Amino acid sequence: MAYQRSALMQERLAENRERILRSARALIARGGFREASITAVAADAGLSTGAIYRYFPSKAELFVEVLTEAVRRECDILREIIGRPGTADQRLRAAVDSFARRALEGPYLAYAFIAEPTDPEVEAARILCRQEFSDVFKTVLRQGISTGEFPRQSVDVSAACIVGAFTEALVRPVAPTTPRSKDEKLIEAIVDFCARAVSGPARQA
Amino acid sequence: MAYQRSALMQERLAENRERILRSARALIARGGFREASITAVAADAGLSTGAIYRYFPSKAELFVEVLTEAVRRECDILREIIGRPGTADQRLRAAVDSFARRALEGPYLAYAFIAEPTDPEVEAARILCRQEFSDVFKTVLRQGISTGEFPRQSVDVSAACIVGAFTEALVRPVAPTTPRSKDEKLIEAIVDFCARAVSGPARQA
Amino acid sequence: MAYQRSALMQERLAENRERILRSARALIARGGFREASITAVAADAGLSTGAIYRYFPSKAELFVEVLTEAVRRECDILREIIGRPGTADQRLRAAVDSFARRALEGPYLAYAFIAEPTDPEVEAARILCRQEFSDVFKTVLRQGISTGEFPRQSVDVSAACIVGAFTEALVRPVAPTTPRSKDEKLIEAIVDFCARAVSGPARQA
Amino acid sequence: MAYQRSALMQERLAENRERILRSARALIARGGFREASITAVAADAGLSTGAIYRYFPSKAELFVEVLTEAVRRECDILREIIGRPGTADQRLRAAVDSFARRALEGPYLAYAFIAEPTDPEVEAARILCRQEFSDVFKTVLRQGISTGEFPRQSVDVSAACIVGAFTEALVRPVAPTTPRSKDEKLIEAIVDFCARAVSGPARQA
DNA sequence: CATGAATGAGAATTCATTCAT
DNA sequence: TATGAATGAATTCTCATTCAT
Repeated sequence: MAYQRSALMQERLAENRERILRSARALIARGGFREASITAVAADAGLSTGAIYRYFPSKAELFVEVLTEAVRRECDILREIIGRPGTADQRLRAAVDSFARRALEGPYLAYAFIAEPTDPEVEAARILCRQEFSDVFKTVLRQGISTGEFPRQSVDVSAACIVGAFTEALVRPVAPTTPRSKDEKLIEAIVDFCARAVSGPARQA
Repeated sequence: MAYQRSALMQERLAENRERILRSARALIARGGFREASITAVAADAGLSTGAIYRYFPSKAELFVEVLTEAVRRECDILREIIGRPGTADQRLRAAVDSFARRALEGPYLAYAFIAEPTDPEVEAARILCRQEFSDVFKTVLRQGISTGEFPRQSVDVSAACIVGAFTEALVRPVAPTTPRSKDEKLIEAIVDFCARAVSGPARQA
Repeated sequence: MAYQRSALMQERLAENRERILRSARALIARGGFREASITAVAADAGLSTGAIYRYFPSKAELFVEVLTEAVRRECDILREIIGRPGTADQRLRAAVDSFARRALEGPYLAYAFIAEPTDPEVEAARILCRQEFSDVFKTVLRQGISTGEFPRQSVDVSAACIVGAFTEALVRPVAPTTPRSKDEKLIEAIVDFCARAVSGPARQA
Repeated sequence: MAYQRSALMQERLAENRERILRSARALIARGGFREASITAVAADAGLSTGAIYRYFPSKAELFVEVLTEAVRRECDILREIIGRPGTADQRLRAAVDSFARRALEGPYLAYAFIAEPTDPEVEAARILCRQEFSDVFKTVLRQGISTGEFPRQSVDVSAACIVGAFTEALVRPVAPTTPRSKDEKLIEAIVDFCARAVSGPARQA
């Protein structure tokens, strides 16, 4: 019986933890880190502020987890796409397309990605996240270069540029009123940009 | 004598104003908008907090000026470069090169560009700044496309991607410890990336 | 047990709220709105400044409540007195007497009534309070006039004058050192003044 | 020549002093003591803030002078009226009428009279001013009582009540939109109120 | 003498975090 | 374990007063 209670409890705890993360994510998405006060997160999650501190040692660590979790999911998907068969170009396009598509549906993962956090600790995490993103693209870039499909280039820089390019392109111009029909054009344009950027002719000598 | 006093005073005032702007810029650069409290700016500028309000009506307006001033300077230079003779590719490369070079010297214009301000008023200004940057690149893109030098592409998206690409590439990996020698390679890689992105082959049908 | 805790807590909360109101009232009474800073109110109530904001959304709203609560109490009593049987003159006298008596015991309700608040929001509330006071007296004035007990007169003006007359008479001369024995004479004089003012002979033609 | 300069100077000084007082009075009248900051007074007077302190040792003393000067003028007029020949009733009526009329034209002397100053020093002066007003009315009251025209009453209290009555009646209901035509009725009602109050039948035994 | 830039104490308000219940 | 009231440091902004020019 003690076991049963423990099991139920553990489930509840996990549930609460998940709810807090979801609420934090939603609030950050809606209004940036600025709107995601502990009070707001607690209210949204249906818990007390004190309870938050039972699951997370500080606001900063909560936000770090929100960020890393979101990025981990994203990167898992991207890695899977990049691991498929096909040319490097095809796979890069598919990855950018997939990311852009999801970003447009919940446009603010990208936002949380760009938004400056209030806390240096979170800021550090954000940089790591961007690097993780970068790494995913580096993989396919290296493959493309080694097969001769892509010209020689700095994979570090190209990967960073790809991440920057599509976050920039996605976050700002996508006003809430942008009609759905234009999304396809936008995605296509971003995908093309990135594809050209890595597979275009090498530098003219 | 009254004239001299007035002249000296005016100089002092202009100097103070400039010092405040410089301090704000430096603090924003170092630690984002978060670190640039009025108290910190005042201390850094060697003035009292009250003095700040003699020069700027509010914190928000100070930051807006920091932002717009920095961007105006940058855009002026870029516009000049893009107005020079030469192929669109040459001019785009020159522009990106010039921006990247200055960004590496005072690496944090780009940061202020990315950092999320605490204040919606400043946020609005930042978006306008990004658009102004975008607009500069749109000009050369349109020219390149109309002469057939660049393939057909969405100038809006390409311009946004270019801005995103080099801010991303510049801001993060450039740790303070990065050796100077690597800078040239970095700049070259970014320039190449952007050049390929706009002049690479059109989408394969 | 949860119930008990909740009940105790609720009691505490109500107690704190009351303490804040009491402190604000006392400070306003002693030194006007000027002395009633949030810091002072908090200190007097034995709470932190932040705690005040858990009970009242702003300084203005706290002061508005102080004012309206005090006036409501006063008006309730006055209305009750005016609703009793008797001549209009008797009831007016009783009302003025009752108000004056309480004002002398806690002499500063009247003061809060005169003091100019720093905040337009509070100022608005004060005007409403004065009107509510006025309205109470208008009732008995109208009754007296309709029964022929009082001469024809502007009830609006007479009511305002009554309020002004006794606040003025009460607030100022009542230095903290005024001996108790003189209070009775003072009250009687004020009551007489007001009674004569409304029931004296009509204007001589 | 030194004399001439000195004379011119002295004139200028007196002129400036007067201008400062006028500006302060106007600002207090318009928006209460709250709006009458030193900066505002200086701007309105066409002088620097520093200059204010050459004429008045502090904001408080400036305001005290504004108050006492205004009250002195008013009291001079009232005393003149009360010194005229006629019954006490006639002279009291004339005095109240005269004051009310001027108050309605520049409605805010009365306001400055009620408004709570930010400064205890000014507050003290205001109390004295009210007493001076009171004293004027006491004169005529004593005369009326000694001739048997007015019933026995506390002249202290009656005088205070008169001052309170008409300031209250004048300040508040006089919204800026009140039509001029109603002013006559208002003045008449106030005059009647005060006249009845002092000349009505003595307390019923 | 006049100027007005500078000061700096103090005001209201916010919010992450703690801790008694 | 959960609650949410309380804390208190930090932030932006104001304004009477001073003093170098």
